[in-house]
Amino acid sequence: MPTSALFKRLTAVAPLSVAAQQHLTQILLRQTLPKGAVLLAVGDVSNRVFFLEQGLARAFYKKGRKELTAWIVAEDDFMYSVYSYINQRPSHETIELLEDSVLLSATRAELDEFYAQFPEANGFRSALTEQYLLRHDERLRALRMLTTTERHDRFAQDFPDIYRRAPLQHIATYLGMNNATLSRIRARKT
Amino acid sequence: MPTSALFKRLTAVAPLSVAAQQHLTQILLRQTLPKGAVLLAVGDVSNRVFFLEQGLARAFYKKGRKELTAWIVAEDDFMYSVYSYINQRPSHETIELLEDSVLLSATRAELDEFYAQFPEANGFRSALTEQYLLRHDERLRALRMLTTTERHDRFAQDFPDIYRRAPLQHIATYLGMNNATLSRIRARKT
DNA sequence: TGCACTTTTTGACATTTATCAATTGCAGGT
DNA sequence: ACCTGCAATTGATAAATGTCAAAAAGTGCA
Repeated sequence: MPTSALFKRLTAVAPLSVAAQQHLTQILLRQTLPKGAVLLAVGDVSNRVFFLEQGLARAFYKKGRKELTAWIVAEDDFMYSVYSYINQRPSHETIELLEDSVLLSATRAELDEFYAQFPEANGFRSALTEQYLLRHDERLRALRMLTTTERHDRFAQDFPDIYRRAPLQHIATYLGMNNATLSRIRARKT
Repeated sequence: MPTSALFKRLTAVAPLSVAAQQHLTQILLRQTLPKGAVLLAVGDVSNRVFFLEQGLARAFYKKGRKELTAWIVAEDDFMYSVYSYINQRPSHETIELLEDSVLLSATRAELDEFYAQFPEANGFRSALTEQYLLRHDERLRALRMLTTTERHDRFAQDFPDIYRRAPLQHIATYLGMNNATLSRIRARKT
């Protein structure tokens, strides 16, 4: 089954009936897009949640002329603009691909209908949101109680794959530091 | 009705049937506790979500001998340890009252049963988690793209009430800065 | 009212990190 | 293999913030 990675991820969170899985399969759009493709632009209202079957993506926003990376995600994970998707308001973030990628996605309208039709999936919806909340919570704590070096080390340890594949500058702003600073931390480790 | 503030808050997020509201009313525990009372201690597994009818509370964790405030909440808002409640694992945080307070609360087990019995409430559960996610998201952005002064100004503007009532030292660590730094920012504003 | 304790303010100084700029390194396309 | 351009590294310097300590202000209680 083509969407197996997604369902594996979903059912690990909460069980989904076969009927619900079939419905989802019909909804889902699969796309293969090249590095650099923009999934969501500033000003758009986010109406899709993406699941990366393959590839790498990041979300970022601008501060003056600088790009601050808000999130980086690799295969078997979800990507969406929290603010824009939940509020259905124009996004402050851009989402773009850092590698050629294979994506599954569904619109918010489709998912709302899905949840309405399969109430048992609501437990899953909550669970998924809760997982996101946990990540945000964890990151908030790290940002305030760890030094730059500690944040670097933890990231390298927790996400070795992304650490290797994503450009240094994006990781730096993701971790809340200057890219020169991150480069120096790396140099110190040799 | 004594719990009206809570229901006002809940139904603003998503509608709740009368039966569901009645069930909730039966579940809820109301407590009046003095300033300094500890709602959750480090090592405990959080099993209660609190709603402040009146008062002020904060969650904090320790870094060495320092206390870092993770969250501050006033009346008509919820307080719980995200990590401990969702994972049902021992808390890293302490939750304490900064003022004499009136609280409503329910255990996780009670709420799980409530959601099982009233599936319509699941939409509300998701919506509430999503609101928390939004706040975390917003705060994460502020922490990385705003200067200390900007964070101070925004907090004072967005939460004037908490800004006045909570001790400076707690606000400082909440905003990710030293209390001396916050004091100087304040002094500059006169 | 006054004492004891805590919190806030303020100053001097140290440290960390950002900024800016130059150089080196690397990857893609032809 | 060789340009071309973007990314990473490195150095010099500046700016912001933390640290430590002392003084001042505030708070609660006897």
